[in-house]
Amino acid sequence: MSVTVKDVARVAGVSTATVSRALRGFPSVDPDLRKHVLEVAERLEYVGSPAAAALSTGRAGTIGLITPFVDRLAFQRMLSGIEREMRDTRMDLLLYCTGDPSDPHPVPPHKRLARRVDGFLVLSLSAESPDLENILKLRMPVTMFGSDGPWTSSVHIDDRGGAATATQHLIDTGHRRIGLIYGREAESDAVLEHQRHLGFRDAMDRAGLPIHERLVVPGDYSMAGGARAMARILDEDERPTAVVAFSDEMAYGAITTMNERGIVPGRDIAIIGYDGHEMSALLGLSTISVPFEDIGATAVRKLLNDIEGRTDGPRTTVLPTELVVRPTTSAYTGR
Amino acid sequence: MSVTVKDVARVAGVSTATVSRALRGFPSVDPDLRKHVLEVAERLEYVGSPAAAALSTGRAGTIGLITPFVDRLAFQRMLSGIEREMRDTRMDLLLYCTGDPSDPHPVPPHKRLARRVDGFLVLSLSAESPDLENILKLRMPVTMFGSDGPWTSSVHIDDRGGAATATQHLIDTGHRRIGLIYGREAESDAVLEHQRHLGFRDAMDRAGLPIHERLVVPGDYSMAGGARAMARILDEDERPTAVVAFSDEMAYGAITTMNERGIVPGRDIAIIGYDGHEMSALLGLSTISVPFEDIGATAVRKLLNDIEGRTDGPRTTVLPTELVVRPTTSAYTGR
DNA sequence: CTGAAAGCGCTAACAA
DNA sequence: TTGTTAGCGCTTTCAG
Repeated sequence: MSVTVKDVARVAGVSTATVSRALRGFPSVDPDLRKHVLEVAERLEYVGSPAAAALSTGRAGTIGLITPFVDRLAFQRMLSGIEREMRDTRMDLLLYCTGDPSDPHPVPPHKRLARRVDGFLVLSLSAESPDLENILKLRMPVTMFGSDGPWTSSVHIDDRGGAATATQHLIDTGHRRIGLIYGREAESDAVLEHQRHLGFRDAMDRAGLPIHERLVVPGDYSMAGGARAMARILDEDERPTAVVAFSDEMAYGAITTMNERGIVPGRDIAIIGYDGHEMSALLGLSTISVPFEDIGATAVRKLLNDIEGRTDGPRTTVLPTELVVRPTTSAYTGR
Repeated sequence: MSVTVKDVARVAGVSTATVSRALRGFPSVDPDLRKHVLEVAERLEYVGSPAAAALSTGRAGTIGLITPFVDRLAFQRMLSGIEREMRDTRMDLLLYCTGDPSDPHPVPPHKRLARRVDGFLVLSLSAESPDLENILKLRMPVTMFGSDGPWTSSVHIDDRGGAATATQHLIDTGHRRIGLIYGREAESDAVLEHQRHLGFRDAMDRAGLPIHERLVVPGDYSMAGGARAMARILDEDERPTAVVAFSDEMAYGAITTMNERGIVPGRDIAIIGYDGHEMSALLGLSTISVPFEDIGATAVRKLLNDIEGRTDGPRTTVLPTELVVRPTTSAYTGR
């Protein structure tokens, strides 16, 4: 069927071993011979079989990206960074979406990808997801974001600090009755959700402010969820004067609801998001900016290091977040 | 090192052939034996090697997704549909981003993925990208969106019609001086960009309206580009009363600029986008909604059919777009 | 219904 | 520096 090393070897008048070496640029090949082999390969339109190479070397030449969601801006941005970082690599990216914990994939990731990749990039997988556990059992290189493992490397942001900063900012602006739109119920301390809750609490406690349970509602990390959450908050007898949302997307939804009800964000009720997506600038949404692109790129670098057996650099990197103040939390300057 | 079919065979007391057959659920295996083999495999935590299977069968069990960009909402939505559709499949998804034509990948997709995948999903690749040509040369199953090949299957939308509808809508609303924010210079007729241009022209011509070249500016398909484009348009002596943007993202940017300059979208200048992203509802942006999720899902189905050699269904599917009217193109109902 | 054996295409010792 | 040879782990005829 297709052209193999054998064909190239035959035509070039050398052994398959030499072809293999020449193609991979081994220094131990005579430059002229190498050039010749390359030419023949080119002329024959030879394309190597990664499967055969993988079988032979035991290395797949692929890394597996595992994440529960694919339809969120944060993912998109991380993917962007991952992609950019992998460009100059010979590695390919295999995408595996676990989906909602409640609606798991028919074939779990460790079964699917174990022998197919050289390492895993695990994004935002809940700490007690059985998938995570199974992946760790594989004892392959793993780099995580949003969770941690006993021997894996990981990328983090200071989620607790970020949430505290956001909340503190509202407090500094004079707000005392502050609502919260979080994502989902956190199942464990390790999860980012929980850290943000702690941060919120940190700031509120520090200021001696009470947390009104009825003003703390889930928004499912989606725009639609955020819209619903804000609706619930606005239906309360005593509305908050400010709201923290644990993601920009939920804040967008919340703003929709506010718009619909004629409530002006920043003037009537302040709102701050979390993530720092590009879109937030357009909406004038204050937010905690998170360097997702860097997170992706950093994670790839770490994973590649681990795969190559290099152990330079720390196992854990914490990337900074930044408070970005925009009209939704500053005096309304409307026209 | 790891557990192989041999180990399973030995422990189960059968041949490797039987293990292989049992594991893949061949009907020609005694049910009891099969169960036994499965148990042993489970107990040994056996995980097959896709590389070996691929080498042996000649099928990679993977499809390659090729696209020039990864950081656009349209991609995200298509990926979402692709992901969903692949869930119940035994296929894995390999992501390959070609990047900007001007900044191509060091190793072109056909070299990288050729033998690694069973087929290609090609999204929005420019029709005369050399990559496209090279992929076609591979003579593997290919499904495309946004371009077409002599023997590939493809998914389309009526881009020309959509652009015409958008423009016509503005005309119907009484606008006569209409600006345009397009993406980039189109290099060929096949490309979507060109089709949208044609649609715009169709509607303008039909209405006997002139196209003012100075009001036709590129926005690079990005929010930032859209913002710049709108700035250029607003700097013209004679401003348009309405603007068509060839993507929602560019429209978002345009709206930012309008906001900054105190121009109210829909009241002072009408604007309509193209793509129908979720966010547009929030901004009240009129748009031509494009079913990107369906496009992704449909493309996967077609590709899988082609790979399996099934040839049911048409080679080409055209998915519908829909005009969605929102405040940015209707009388301003401000509060 | 099950087993034996021959590869799939490539790489990696080991020799030369 | 180059060639020979023996696999990598699985599937798949072909016998039995």
